[in-house]
Amino acid sequence: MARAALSADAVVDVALRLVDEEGPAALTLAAVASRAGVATPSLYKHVRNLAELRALVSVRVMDELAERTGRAVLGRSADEAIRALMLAWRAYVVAHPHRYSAVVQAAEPMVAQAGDRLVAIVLAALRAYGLEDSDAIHAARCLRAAAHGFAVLEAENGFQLPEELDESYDLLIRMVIAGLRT
Amino acid sequence: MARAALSADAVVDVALRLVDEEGPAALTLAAVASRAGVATPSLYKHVRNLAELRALVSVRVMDELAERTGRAVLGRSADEAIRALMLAWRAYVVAHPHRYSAVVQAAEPMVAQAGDRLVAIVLAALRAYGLEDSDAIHAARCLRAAAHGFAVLEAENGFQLPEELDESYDLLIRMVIAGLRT
DNA sequence: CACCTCCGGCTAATACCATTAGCTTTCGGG
DNA sequence: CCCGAAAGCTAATGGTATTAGCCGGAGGTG
Repeated sequence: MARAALSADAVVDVALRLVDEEGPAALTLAAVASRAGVATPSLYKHVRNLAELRALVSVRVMDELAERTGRAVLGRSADEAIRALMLAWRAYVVAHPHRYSAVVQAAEPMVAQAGDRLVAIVLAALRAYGLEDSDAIHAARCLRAAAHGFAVLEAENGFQLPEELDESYDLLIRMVIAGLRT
Repeated sequence: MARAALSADAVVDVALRLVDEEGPAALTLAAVASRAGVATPSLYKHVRNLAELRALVSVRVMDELAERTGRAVLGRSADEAIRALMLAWRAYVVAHPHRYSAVVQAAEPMVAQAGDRLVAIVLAALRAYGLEDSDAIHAARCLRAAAHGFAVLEAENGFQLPEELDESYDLLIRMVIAGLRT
């Protein structure tokens, strides 16, 4: 091998820093190459094209999110686990709003698989409720939809009114928990 | 006035048809101009730039959604109103998935105002629960987050497993309603 | 030690897109 | 009948992704 300076992972690292600092719209091959100290076409040695880079970034973000929410659930069960999972979810979004906005639900199988890993965490957190197969999946979808919807709206400044977002999210958590007792 | 062939509204019409047929990524000034039978720079006589066109499209979509959900709520109250609102929300998304994906939560004030109009519908649907000012806003945010999160995931094929989405959404509705009794 | 291969960088070229400047046409009102 | 403004046009600029093809060095092989 020659000059192992860059790699697909390293390119994604650069892309993530770029997104964090300048927003998802700034994610361009030219900008990434510039930051990596390399000419634009060189990136094609590590990444198929811009669409794939976006997908790789999305996978990285979803895996980070899965890792944190998974860690938050450890050692807790039922309501406490759900609350911890949702709090960890939002904490990640608040810490990296641009990163979260950069996620694209592409048709790429790699992104779908990352989504599955995230759903697996949610399903694990729901285990204590003793839901049957299909019911567990429906519940996991609802939890994901609630957390994701709030996250998207907060990350993109969709909430206008000045009321405390912490309180709104606390209500959402209580709503989800109440709904799970059905 | 001369040659009133095109107008900002007409441009948005063309853009919406384009998005419906080819997806949000195809929304480009060149493509819109081509469909409108006009040269690309001519669009600037009706729209400030691509960002504004995206914002105008978003406003149109959010207003359509507000109109339909608002109509669904008419004559119903409490749980029935909530259920009707959420069903209308998803019905719109299923009917026009690309359109929904094209919505951008931009910083533009016009988009924020359209969001406010949508929130107003939600607040009206919640009136029967007799929530006090701030509580109503928190509840409206949660309902919006739940409906929007599910909509985004469904519109962008975020749900992989084969379970019936209708059932999942029905559970989400029941969760929201159960949560509102708190 | 010399050689050969392959990998990861490069430059050049192409095509598409947004945007601006400035010209032309066409209508509608005085 | 004329004139001004609105709405179209062409031309030009700059940024972007992407492809093709060249080049040099690192590492293994004789």
